[in-house]
Amino acid sequence: MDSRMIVCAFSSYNFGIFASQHQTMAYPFQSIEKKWQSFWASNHTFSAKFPSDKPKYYVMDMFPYPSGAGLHVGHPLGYIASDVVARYKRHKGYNVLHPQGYDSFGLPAEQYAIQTGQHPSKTTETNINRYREQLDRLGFSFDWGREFRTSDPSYYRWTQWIFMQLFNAWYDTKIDQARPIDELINHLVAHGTKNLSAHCDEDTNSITADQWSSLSEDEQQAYLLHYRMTYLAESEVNWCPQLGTVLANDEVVNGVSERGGYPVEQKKMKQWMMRISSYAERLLNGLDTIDWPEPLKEMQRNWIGRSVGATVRFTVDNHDAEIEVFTTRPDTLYGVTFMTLAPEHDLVNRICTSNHKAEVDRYVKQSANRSERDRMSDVKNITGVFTGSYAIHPLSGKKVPIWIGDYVLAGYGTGAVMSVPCGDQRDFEFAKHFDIPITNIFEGVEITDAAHTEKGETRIANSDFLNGLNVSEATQAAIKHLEKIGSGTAKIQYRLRDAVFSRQRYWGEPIPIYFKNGIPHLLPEHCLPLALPEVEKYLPTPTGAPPLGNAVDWAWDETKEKVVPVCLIDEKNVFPLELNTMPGWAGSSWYFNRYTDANNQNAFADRDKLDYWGKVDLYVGGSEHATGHLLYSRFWQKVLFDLGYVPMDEYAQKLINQGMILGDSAFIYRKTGTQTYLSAGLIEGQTVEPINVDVTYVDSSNVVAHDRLHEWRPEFAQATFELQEGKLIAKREIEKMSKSKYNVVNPDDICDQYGADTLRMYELFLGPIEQAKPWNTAGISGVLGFLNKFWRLFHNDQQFVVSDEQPSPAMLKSLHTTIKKVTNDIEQFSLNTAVSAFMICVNELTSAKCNHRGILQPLTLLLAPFAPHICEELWEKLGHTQSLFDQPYPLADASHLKETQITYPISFNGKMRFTIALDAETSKEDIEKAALADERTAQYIGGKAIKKVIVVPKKIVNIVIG
RNA sequence: GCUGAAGUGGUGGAAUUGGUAGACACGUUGGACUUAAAAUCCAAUGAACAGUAAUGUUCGUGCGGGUUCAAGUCCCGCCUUCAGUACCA
Repeated sequence: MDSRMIVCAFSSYNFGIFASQHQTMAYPFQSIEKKWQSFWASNHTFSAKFPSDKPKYYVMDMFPYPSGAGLHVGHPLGYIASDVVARYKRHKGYNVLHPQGYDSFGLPAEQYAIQTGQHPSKTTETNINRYREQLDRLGFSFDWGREFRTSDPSYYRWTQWIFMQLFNAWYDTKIDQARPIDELINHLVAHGTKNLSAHCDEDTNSITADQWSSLSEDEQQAYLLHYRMTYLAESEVNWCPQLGTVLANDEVVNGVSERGGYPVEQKKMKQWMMRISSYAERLLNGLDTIDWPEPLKEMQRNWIGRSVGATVRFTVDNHDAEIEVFTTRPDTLYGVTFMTLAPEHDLVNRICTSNHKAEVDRYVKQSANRSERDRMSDVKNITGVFTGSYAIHPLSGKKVPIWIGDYVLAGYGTGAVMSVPCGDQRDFEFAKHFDIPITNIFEGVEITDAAHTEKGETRIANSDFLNGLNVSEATQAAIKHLEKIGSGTAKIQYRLRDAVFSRQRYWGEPIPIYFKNGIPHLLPEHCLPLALPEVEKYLPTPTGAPPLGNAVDWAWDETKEKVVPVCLIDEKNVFPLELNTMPGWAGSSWYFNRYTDANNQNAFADRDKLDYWGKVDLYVGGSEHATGHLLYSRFWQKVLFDLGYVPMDEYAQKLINQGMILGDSAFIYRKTGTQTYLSAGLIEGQTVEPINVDVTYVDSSNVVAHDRLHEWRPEFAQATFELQEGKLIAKREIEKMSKSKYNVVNPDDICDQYGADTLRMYELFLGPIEQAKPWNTAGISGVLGFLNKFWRLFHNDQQFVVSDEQPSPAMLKSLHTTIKKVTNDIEQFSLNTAVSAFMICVNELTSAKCNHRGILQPLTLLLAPFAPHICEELWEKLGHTQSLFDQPYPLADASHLKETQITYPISFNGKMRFTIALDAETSKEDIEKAALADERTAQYIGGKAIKKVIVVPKKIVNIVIG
């Protein structure tokens, strides 16, 4: 059979045959890429040096979680961008640290273990190997000598070590620093809590030095938990029954779990917590010192949620109780006509009167049963109930009723508000709904329909000593007065809550804690790592304990200092170990420090190396970590800084968020209940359901290779297709790239067909790095064409030929324009326009038939960060014996860029002015002369005198004629 | 609702930050080469109108105003899309 016929028959479908046709014409990227990848690997070309006299540059990617699905073309975008920068900085003479590792603890490996019984470490190992293969094909300049995995004991022993440092630290609010716990103990021994300025739990009792000394050892330890940076506390947590674990606030999205989308409920549990709230102010202020994207900073600011106001205490009439509230509007104190408590508030039971008890109980129960979701979707519905009790207004002494309403959140502020219906819309609606009186305290403002919430120039009325003051004056005056009479104080409130640190999971870092008499104790430091034990089953135990409860060997012998079987727990000096593990964000909260000294056995990193490498100069990763990893890691860094372990309290000077590369899903339509599939244009008037088709079976004009679909899914062999003009046309839709949508494009396939250099440049060429953009394989031919042209500049037929003649000024201009543009673009991370600049240059050189060494050699260097393989190959062919990776980058020579003459007249505005392009050094006389010399201009001026020459920035002049 | 980002050809996107709008690429059309296809090269390609033609004119950066010799870019008022957040007192 004639092979040509096969090509014709399948050419519109079969990309494989397309590809082989490309290859016959393309430069031999397959062999070149293999050659240089193994050259770089065996020469350790990219290992970062220490010590070094060179200036350092630290460029890092957010390390990947190695999932089972492998990489798709969307994943490497950020790595490509950072790799261009890393290689560029090497050419610029920097000692570059460009590491990579794996965030390898996580849920998917554990879920897989639950289903199959395979140990998560095995799954993880397989996935990592696959990731590494895929990454290696793209020619990254990673220093793999510094690779680590967060699930490796040699790494997580230091995660555990940091946990210990946090456990042994407290926050001194006077000097705004975390300090060793011993300092706190010394203070307690000497003075009790007197003059102690510490960030601690709200309900911590004050004690005297004598009281402290009289406490037992256990009681002292229990007391210290109120101060430690990581502490054990009974708290409301987001419990996800389906996942069988608690979730951090940022892991809950719209009331369901981020991973899996399962419902989340509130539950009280004893959990390890991180006292991140003590760093709220510093996390906020630190944002002003780092060059991160403004939207991301804004997200963190909102998440921290600083609000300035005051706490005010109201005594409850006829009860020995006080209600403390937080308000941002102390100026509206005289507008308070009722109080509202969250249904979960501690005082609810105590203060509700007997005749209201039944109603209150019912309401509290009803609110408790409503899920977060219901509450959110039901914002409009106003509900509440009166307690029967009254609070005494601290200024007016009047009695105001105390209500319960679920619009007040237990988790924010004090869980109670002073309600000012005239000044707050929710209070207003609540008051209207329940017919509670509304007092107007604003001068000349109408409040019949809505509360008056603007502050502006409003003056306060009806408010005793605040009358006539504006909002900010009244706020100051009110706080001053409250402080004088002891009923309140100025206060800054944050939305940021302490972070839950326990997970009821197997595949995470064990927490290095054992319990003696129910009191948590740290393992001795030299006993780390506390290795993850083997278990039979990865599910919780029958009694509901976390999976580590299944371990046979999971008890601590305090004297022998080692892990022993659980069955020995009743023996002397043997105690239970903590069963919870750390959350996913633990390992990633300090990893940037580890890269500086990844193989250190004796410390998490050597201080000299931390000092030398300093801050990450460029950190590239997705913005989805804004309120998770990127906040937690800043927090840990600040703690480590306070305790003197790291040299700076912000770890990344510049952050770039790369946008997602989206998939282009394809759908055909199945007639409901049949095996008949319709082309997208035929669905009118039919009952159909859209069916995803794997995009590898769809070509760029949306034609589906329906006769090959059965290769993908055997059931299509039985299907019938209704075609349009003989073709099955798919409907396209841009969505997130995902396995389940069958729109995944595998970088391996692209490397096979087009080569890694082409893939690298094409991903950058797609658009601005920060922007989300759809993948479209069709466009990639332009980049391959560019690299082929570039290759051909050096070749005559298959023969390598370059000329040593002097290049022409036009060629030099083309080269130096490109050098200038590309260098600028890299510095500004505008990598898509840099790629365009290369294309323009090569087009110009091609039409000029340029093969001069003086042009091509610097151009090869210039292109090397983008397309390293082809450039190394050409560099070698140019006669160099050294790799080009650390050759000095070419510099733009301005002398080649000079414009020598006025170019052309551009446009008339119709009457008196026209505009011409000119050079920076052109004089006014030159302009006049040029204007008159130009035929068209002279014709227009028609002998009239030039009245005025207006030189507007750089390039353009306006000439006014009279 | 609030906060943030963005709206430019058939498509992805450029535009030195107020100065020739649509670079570069895809796609499309035509041509060269070829028995043919692929590949490669060359040309055209925002819209409308006029002209055999070279060319010219008008309109064009979501909509409506404004500032300016000059606006995609700045100001005011809208509309739309995306993202984050949500009863935060």
